[in-house]
Amino acid sequence: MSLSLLSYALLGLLEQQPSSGYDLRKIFVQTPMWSYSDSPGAIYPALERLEKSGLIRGRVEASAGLRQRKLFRLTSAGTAELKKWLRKPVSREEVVRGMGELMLRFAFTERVLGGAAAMQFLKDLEKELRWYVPTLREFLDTQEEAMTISGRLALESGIRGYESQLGWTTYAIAMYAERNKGGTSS
Amino acid sequence: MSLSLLSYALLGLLEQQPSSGYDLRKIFVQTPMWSYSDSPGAIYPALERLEKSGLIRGRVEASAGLRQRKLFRLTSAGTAELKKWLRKPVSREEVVRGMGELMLRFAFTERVLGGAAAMQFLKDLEKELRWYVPTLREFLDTQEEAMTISGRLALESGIRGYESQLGWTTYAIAMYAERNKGGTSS
DNA sequence: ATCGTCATGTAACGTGTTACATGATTGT
DNA sequence: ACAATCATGTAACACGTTACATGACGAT
Repeated sequence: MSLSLLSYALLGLLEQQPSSGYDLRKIFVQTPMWSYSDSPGAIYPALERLEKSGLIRGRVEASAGLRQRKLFRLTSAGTAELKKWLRKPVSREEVVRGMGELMLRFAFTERVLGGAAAMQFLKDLEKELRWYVPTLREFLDTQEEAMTISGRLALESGIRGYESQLGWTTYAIAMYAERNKGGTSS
Repeated sequence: MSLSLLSYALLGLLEQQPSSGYDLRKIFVQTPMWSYSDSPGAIYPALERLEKSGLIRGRVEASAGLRQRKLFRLTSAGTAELKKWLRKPVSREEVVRGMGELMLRFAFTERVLGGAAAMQFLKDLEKELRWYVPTLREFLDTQEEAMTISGRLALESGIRGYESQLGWTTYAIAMYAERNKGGTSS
């Protein structure tokens, strides 16, 4: 049972609170950088598929004079599928492919799997980035002469992106560590 | 005539040198972060489409005992289409959507449109990033309390990515400025 | 003789994009 | 009465993914 990124995003959001297709669309429109399409042509069919697979269930709820909204919530199978996805180990290949899916997973991890899992995620990610960034630098150094200035610069831009991710990872680890030390609350 | 990103990537690469589908695939496999799929099922049909649109022309060339390779090169219509794409102004919306297409365009700009165009591109990009980064920071500040820790951190990661891009942009501008001052060569 | 790599394709499939359609509700 | 927004869909289409297929060439 392999789902698209959009489907996982929907599962994660529905885990946070039952929502209608319209609600979910608004989230995608309003939230910067979670740039999934806000088009109904993507979201409604995706919800339909998830319902057919038994991962979510929708029911029409006309709350307080508003027009009918179909609220979706996760089934137990849906929660299980979401957890399975979130528990996937942070792999080298995934890091190479890009940060998109990894950051989406991180955004849901703490809520669904707890703080310890989120911390583990960050540590695994940090490890992989500490391997990948030098790998990229090395590639740039050895290939430098075969590239145009623009090519070099474009690659440099990508490497800096990963370096920035690495910086963020250590920052995030510190944030988590501090929060777990200081207050046990919430 | 709107093409997919992959198609533009192929046009840009073919402008640099005539290549076979296999050559192009190798580039995607070997180059980190230009992560377009290396699958023949994407590249060969894309080349076919480009040929049907008259943007490239392929001819079989059996060079020196090797087995037959179909080498593609740009037609004048292809060059025109590539230039049209590269000349698109750097727009706010494009920056919000992500850096992917912009960096691909930058990688080809100098070669096809010349150094001045590349410099202009960078300056436009810098301007948009100087607008967008504070916008994102503001969003984070105002929404902070409504978000989970993971949500905040995920957003922070994205913002840092854009900040890193901004840093790179100024760096790249400096590189270009220096090169155009120092040596006129190549 | 056989295996790996070079090289080009094809066919089924899923899914996102774009654009259109519909009707209810709220505000003026 | 009318427009704007809420809310859900649908249909055509393009494109990439996955997996399979084919055959030539070079090496052992």
